[in-house]
Amino acid sequence: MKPSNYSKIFKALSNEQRLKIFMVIYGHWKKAKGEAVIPAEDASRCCIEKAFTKVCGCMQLSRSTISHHFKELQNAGLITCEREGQMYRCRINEEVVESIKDFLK
Amino acid sequence: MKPSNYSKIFKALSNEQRLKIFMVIYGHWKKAKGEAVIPAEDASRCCIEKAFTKVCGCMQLSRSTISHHFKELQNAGLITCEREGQMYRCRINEEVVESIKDFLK
DNA sequence: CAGATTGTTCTAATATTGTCGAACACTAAA
DNA sequence: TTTAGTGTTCGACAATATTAGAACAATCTG
Repeated sequence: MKPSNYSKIFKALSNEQRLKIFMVIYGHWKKAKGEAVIPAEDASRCCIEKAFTKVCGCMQLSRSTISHHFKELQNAGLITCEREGQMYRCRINEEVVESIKDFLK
Repeated sequence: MKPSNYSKIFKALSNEQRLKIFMVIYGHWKKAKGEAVIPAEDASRCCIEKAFTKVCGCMQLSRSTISHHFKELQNAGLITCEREGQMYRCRINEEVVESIKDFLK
């Protein structure tokens, strides 16, 4: 991965609030992956409800701000979100996560 | 390591120019470490000349800007620099590098 | 359908960042 | 001691980022 791509990812994670949001999603994803009965390669399908007020209820940020941060995480390719009824579902982009792990290797 | 510390590190690496500078230093450090005859625990002493015009000569940035970026990298704890005659020497902070590698583990 | 929930988009205010040039300080060398 | 080379600091400015509120759209529930 090129430096410019890494700086884009790091920029998304450089804001403390946004990093917290990402870690919440990542935590759910990792947990779901660990519990998954489905084959490993399908684990990337594991997802969580976006549900701002639940996922990020502890953060003192307005809905519009949280929405903005979600979008930034998507733009950086860290997560993808899709509408599902009243909620959204977020998935971790496993490829990007692997890239982060490879940084400095 | 706390999220706030990670966001601080990522902020330092979120600028493409700064990331390039860091990677130059990191590249030298890794190479020097690989070649080191000294015990592994002393490898962190490996360092390179700061010498902006040499290390970062390819970057179209003013000296003051590069100086600023070096300081940001230091503030984030990624590197340390000490004066040595006319030059400065930079060292990679191995502990922080390990923290980065541990991120998402 | 009406109201409540949830997320988006737009706008605007404020804060932070990236960059340069000029003036400065230190060191090495002539 | 003068001069050249290197890095720092300061002031300024433009560009970005962070955040909130208001208006809106979609969806669920009674």
